[in-house]
Amino acid sequence: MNMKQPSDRLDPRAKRTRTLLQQALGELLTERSLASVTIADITRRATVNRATFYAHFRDKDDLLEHCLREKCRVVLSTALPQPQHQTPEAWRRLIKDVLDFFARMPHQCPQAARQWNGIVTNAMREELDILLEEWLREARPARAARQTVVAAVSGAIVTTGMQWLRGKAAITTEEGAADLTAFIIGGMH
Amino acid sequence: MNMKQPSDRLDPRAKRTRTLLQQALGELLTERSLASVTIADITRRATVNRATFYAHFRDKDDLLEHCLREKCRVVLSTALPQPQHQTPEAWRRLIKDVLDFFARMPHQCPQAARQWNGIVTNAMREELDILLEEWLREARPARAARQTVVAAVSGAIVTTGMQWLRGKAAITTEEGAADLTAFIIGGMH
DNA sequence: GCGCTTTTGTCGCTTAAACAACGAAACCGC
DNA sequence: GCGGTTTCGTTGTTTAAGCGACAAAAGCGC
Repeated sequence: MNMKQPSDRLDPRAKRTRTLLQQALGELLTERSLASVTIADITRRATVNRATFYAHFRDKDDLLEHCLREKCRVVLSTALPQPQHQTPEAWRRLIKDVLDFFARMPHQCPQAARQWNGIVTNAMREELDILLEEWLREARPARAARQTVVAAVSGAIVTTGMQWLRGKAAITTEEGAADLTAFIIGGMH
Repeated sequence: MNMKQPSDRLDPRAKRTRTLLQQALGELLTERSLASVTIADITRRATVNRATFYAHFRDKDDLLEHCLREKCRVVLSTALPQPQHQTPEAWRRLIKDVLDFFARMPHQCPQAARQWNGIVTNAMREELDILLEEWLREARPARAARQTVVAAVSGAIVTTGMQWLRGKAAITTEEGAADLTAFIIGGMH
């Protein structure tokens, strides 16, 4: 656990090891439950020594969190390849991609446990916070006010998205994104 | 270049880098010619340091040879999962798989150069030699006589197979395998 | 030919990963 | 509860891979 610094400019070996471990956990979760997966299972699949695991992650949950946030980050950076102006269309696109991510999640992790939804939405919310904080910087220069908006928006999105996570959504992600975008921009008047 | 020993019981890191380098070259050969691929290209694709390359392979050709022989070994061990008795059917199966390998090769390496066919068939012939030497051990206890047979058979197979490598075969690999099996077992009477 | 660039091998030095071994915790059936 | 087994987390030592730098060779326009 050196926990050095930004995962950028990191020794290629270390980067590869982290990737291998994340991929291994991802694969295993498509096959069986998180609880039934041991550290040894993960390292075996990743062709990495078990001791090496602890040089990068505190425990299984730590790895899981990094896994999820990584996936979220990919989705978000795909939705908004570069920082851009906040048009309704940009919002809709962002939200749609997040909802789709939630909708796809159950297939990737069929054996998800009870706490699962909270873990996933939390990962997404934290990544959304980072993105929105950056995104709203010039639109809302005042930090205090911005933080409130950021929290409200990210909360609205992930909470809405949880319906698809649970598989209990009555509408399509397309429709959900449209509705939610309207709300975020116009409020509920 | 430690060139230690059997690629078995080798440090997992070393095994992984060798695999990565082989995969990288394999990928690159589907895209462009061998000559146009630099060591740096290979190591970049494999996420391995360039200096590390030389710890495992003498040069590009050395890596290529290992690549090909590895592929051949896989094919042969699939054709004959375990050492077994030499029935006509076993021969046919073995030959068929070798011919298919040659037939598939052009698609995997579209940019193959002139010397290419020789390199490929040679790799296959050397691996066939090893396999047959083992396979015929009890059938032909005399080493000198066995070596002649081994050389003749492996030569017959790869030379026949070269037709498919060149894409100039007039018959199917199925038919070729049947014909060649008959010849090897019965001679041309 | 002659510079200029790219690629090739090689060499110390540094560091991440492998490995074996260990005690402690957790998980069982009984 | 109590042995036996599995998994966890850590440690010290060894080794493969990263890195920068280097001279030599190869490729190439002129």
